[in-house]
Amino acid sequence: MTAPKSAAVAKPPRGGRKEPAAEPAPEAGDMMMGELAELLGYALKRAQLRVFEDFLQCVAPVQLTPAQFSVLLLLDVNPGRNQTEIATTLGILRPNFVAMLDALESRGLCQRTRSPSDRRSHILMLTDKGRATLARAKKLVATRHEARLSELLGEDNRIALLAMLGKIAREF
Amino acid sequence: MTAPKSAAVAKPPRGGRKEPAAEPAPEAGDMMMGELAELLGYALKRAQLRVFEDFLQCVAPVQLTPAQFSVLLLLDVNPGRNQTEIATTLGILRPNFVAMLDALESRGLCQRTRSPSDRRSHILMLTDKGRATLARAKKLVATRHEARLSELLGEDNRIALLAMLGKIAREF
DNA sequence: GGCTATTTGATATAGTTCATAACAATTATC
DNA sequence: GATAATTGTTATGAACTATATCAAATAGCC
Repeated sequence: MTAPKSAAVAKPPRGGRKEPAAEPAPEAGDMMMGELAELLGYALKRAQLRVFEDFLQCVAPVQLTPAQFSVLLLLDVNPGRNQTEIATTLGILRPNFVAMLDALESRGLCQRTRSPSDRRSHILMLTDKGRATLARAKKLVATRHEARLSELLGEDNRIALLAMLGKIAREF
Repeated sequence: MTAPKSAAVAKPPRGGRKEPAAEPAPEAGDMMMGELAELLGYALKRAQLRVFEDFLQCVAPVQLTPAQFSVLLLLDVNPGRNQTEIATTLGILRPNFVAMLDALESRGLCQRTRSPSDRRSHILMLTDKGRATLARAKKLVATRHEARLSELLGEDNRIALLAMLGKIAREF
């Protein structure tokens, strides 16, 4: 009931380099995890942190965070939306979305335009540079990040995992 | 204490009822999610946030955060460990673990004792109150939280999900 | 033994994320 | 036309995360 497999500690076979990265447990090899191993929330958080960490590393050449990437993705498929719509769709509060957009716009990746029909709101659009950056980021994510996840889990399992996570987020 | 007559402070719900809860997308019902629906990291984060939110609510009677609950769980199964061991096992940095322990200890849930063999380190143990609180929390988590998760996904799927998340955290 | 290096808990501090209140400009509603 | 609501924005605070540093204690080395 405890650990079905006592897999050895995954040791990165890098030679000669010290890793300052956040290791879960560099020592304490014989620590009992107890019911922590059954806690879905704990497993979710740990997996999410690891996936984000890897995402950041894979997409480093284009300097995009997961949140920024999600904004570009959404702007690409939903041109002409305003800040409130994009932000709330991503679960970002409007005040916090302002600085995010400032960063993207100052890098020339997207663009705010006053709506002629409602001059309060800003129409959001990707620039050409934004589309190019997104395309490059997409390729990095697909080939370096998601591909390795699919390899680790198996493609069928990756799809099943995606479905379950979506169900939790939507229906729980 | 000037009372500006600016509206939008506390208005009586006139007409319809708005939900101030953190809804992903209260409006924008026809938003295209694009490849966001395929991003495992995005699904992970959304699911994790939802699960933690529910955890907090379910375990509210004992006033424990997910992080605090994980500490108590670990202390219960690993009595006599020091702060560094517990913290690093949970992925918590030692400096940040100090305040966490302060909070738990000030509530009488756990206890620091100077180790006789190594007087630098603090031996950590649950108090009787800590064990009682943990037992109550466990019951709340099992019956209110995990049970509903199992019901939503199906028990077999919940186990499979747990396994995949663990694999990601350990091997990815 | 004595000197240096390391470890442990702790403090200070800064960065990041997340959340709420409030405001000016604009639009909607009655 | 007066009042209410919305949009983007600023300010601000809480919570979480990360790094440097410190005193006390221990380990390691000669």
